[in-house]
Amino acid sequence: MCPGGGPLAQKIKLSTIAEALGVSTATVSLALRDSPLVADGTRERIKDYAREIGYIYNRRAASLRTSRSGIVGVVVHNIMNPFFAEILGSIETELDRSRQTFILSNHYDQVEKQRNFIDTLLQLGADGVIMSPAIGTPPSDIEMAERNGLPVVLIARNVVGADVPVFRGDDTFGTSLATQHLISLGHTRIAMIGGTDQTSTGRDRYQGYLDAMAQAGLEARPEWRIPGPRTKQAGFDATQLFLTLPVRPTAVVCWNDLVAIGFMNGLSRAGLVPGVDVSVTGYDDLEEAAISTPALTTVWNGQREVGRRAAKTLLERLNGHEVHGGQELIRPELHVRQSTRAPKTG
Amino acid sequence: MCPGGGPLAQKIKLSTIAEALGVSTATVSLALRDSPLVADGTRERIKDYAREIGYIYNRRAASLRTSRSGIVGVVVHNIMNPFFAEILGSIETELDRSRQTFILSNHYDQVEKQRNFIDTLLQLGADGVIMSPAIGTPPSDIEMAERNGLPVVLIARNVVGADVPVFRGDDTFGTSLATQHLISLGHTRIAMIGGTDQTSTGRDRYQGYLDAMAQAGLEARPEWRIPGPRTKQAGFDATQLFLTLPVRPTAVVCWNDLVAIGFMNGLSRAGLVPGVDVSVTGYDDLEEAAISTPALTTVWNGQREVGRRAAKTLLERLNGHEVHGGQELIRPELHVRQSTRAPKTG
DNA sequence: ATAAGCGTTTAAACCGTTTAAGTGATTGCA
DNA sequence: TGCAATCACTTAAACGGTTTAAACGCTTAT
Repeated sequence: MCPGGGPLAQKIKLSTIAEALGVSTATVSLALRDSPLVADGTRERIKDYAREIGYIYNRRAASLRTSRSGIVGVVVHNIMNPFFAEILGSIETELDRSRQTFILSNHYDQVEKQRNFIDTLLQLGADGVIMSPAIGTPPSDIEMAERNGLPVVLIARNVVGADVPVFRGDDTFGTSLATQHLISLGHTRIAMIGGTDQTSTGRDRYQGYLDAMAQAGLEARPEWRIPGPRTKQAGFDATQLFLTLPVRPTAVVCWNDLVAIGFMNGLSRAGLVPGVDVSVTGYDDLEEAAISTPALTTVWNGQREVGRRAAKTLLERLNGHEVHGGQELIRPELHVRQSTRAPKTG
Repeated sequence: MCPGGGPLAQKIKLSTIAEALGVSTATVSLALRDSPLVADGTRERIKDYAREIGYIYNRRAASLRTSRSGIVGVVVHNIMNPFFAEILGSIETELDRSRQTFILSNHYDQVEKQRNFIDTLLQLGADGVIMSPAIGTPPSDIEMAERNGLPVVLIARNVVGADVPVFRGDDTFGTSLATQHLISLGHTRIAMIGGTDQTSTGRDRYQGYLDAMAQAGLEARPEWRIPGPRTKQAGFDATQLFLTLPVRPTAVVCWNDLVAIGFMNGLSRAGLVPGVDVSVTGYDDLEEAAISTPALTTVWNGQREVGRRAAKTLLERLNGHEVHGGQELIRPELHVRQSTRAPKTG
């Protein structure tokens, strides 16, 4: 095998075509981009020949002059999280439509890694970035990107003090929906599992739970709040702590579907029947929620909508449209399934 | 808010630094890259000043000259599949180490979409591509990339006739391991669920199952092969068909962990107990396998190893090393958990 | 006869970096 | 002293496109 992609006989460029056809490179450049400045016959001739010899457009060279690279960066906490995977799917669809390529990176909630990625984007001359900011992102990081000509749109989390568009679900409302649902079934002792108070999302979701409890005149004991990562493993692990609570809740509001599914697995492992012995709600309504056992009652978070809107807004900015900063909240909906029932009497 | 990233006062480039410090751009360029050709004092002065005014290296301009873009493409079937997500994780780690950025794309098994992506990579002057080829990829697509100076390394699937390195698990061996395990527990009626015969992986996994059955002198009835997509939903759906089989198998070899988990959910929904009424094996050993209920017996596929080796090999090619084509098989291992037991007697 | 207009094409500047070749000045060595 | 070697830097030509003012050949209006 040849090493490092041994190049072909001769790199084909605009001048290759120009010389072969006896025109200037300017004409070829204009023709390939369908400029009305070149005659129809000439354009045809040029395009046909370019296709025939397999000409490949060199975007680096072009972007050096035009300062539009056709690249958009996307940074999220972790793509392995299906929540982000679904957002990514809709971002991809939207960007494809405008022939933008996207570069992906995980920051694993490390501000430093996120900073490196933004730096890479600046070096590559990316046209913009969609990011779910890492915990602790200072507004200055975002201002720095903007100041260097890299428009930013945030998803999922807000950064206080950064004047850019933000798209996220209405988390407070969402968890209050789930909590109210459990209360209406007759539960009075309700726990909240997973998540942290270090993000706006974390605080908002906890607040929604507290609001609903308070509104119903129920006590929300501090020990019923079991914080933790947002993974199946974490939900699974939380079962241990949950089962040792002195006054055991009959229902649990989980941070997201992953935690909920992990937690239900943990309950099963301990010999309890999720949905019967303990009611459980999730958050996000991943595809998986509908086929878990029992099928998970959860809050639909509009993640595809978040991705779509974020991408659309970024594209508008790229096309020079004025866009206003500030949060846009997507209204969540409760999807009731089998994991929530009235508490066992006695 | 300002539109499309209104640029700052004046773009900072090498010449900005050069003029301010009274040296040539060449000196600045060399100094920033730690060339021994510039005096220590000068280098310090240049680097300090560059940092001070916030100079951003323009990779497009540099790569135009050097024809190394620092970009590597990665195409997979679908990143939402945790199997690929894990491979991606290890690829990311390896590429980061060499300061390469990667661009990601899903091809959803559409050859056309894959072709578009390769075209984009060529236009961007990517240094190479790691791909899990879409079903039906002709070898000419890969040759075309190579001919245009884009080295290719394949993962997960082979393309017959393409002389490039391939890293994948030994699928035939892997499914035969799972099947033999079930046989050794005493099962004689064993089904295989999920996957298709249109990929090399599909044929290999089925073959491993057939081999093990034949070797044990057991019959593998055609109706015990239930092909389908490789998702939880598909595994869940397959339960229907499985339960209507005239002679019902007591054990099932599933295409992958997702199918297995979906299938187990389907069994539970039908009132059967997975691992007791029907033994189930998965494939891939995703993180999730260990915490599912029951914990899933599965075949570890070395996906992190596949990603690591593929990235390493590509990097070697980029550094001009000769690399030989052909498949490299990672040897799978059986991880026995609770989803497999001896068949119920009677 | 001159000017203006029109559709098409082109020469040349430009984008920001890298690098081969070149320039003085200093030092080393016989 | 002469010659080469070394040092520290500069010059200028790439790299492969895009852009814009100018040129071109021709028709039509004044």
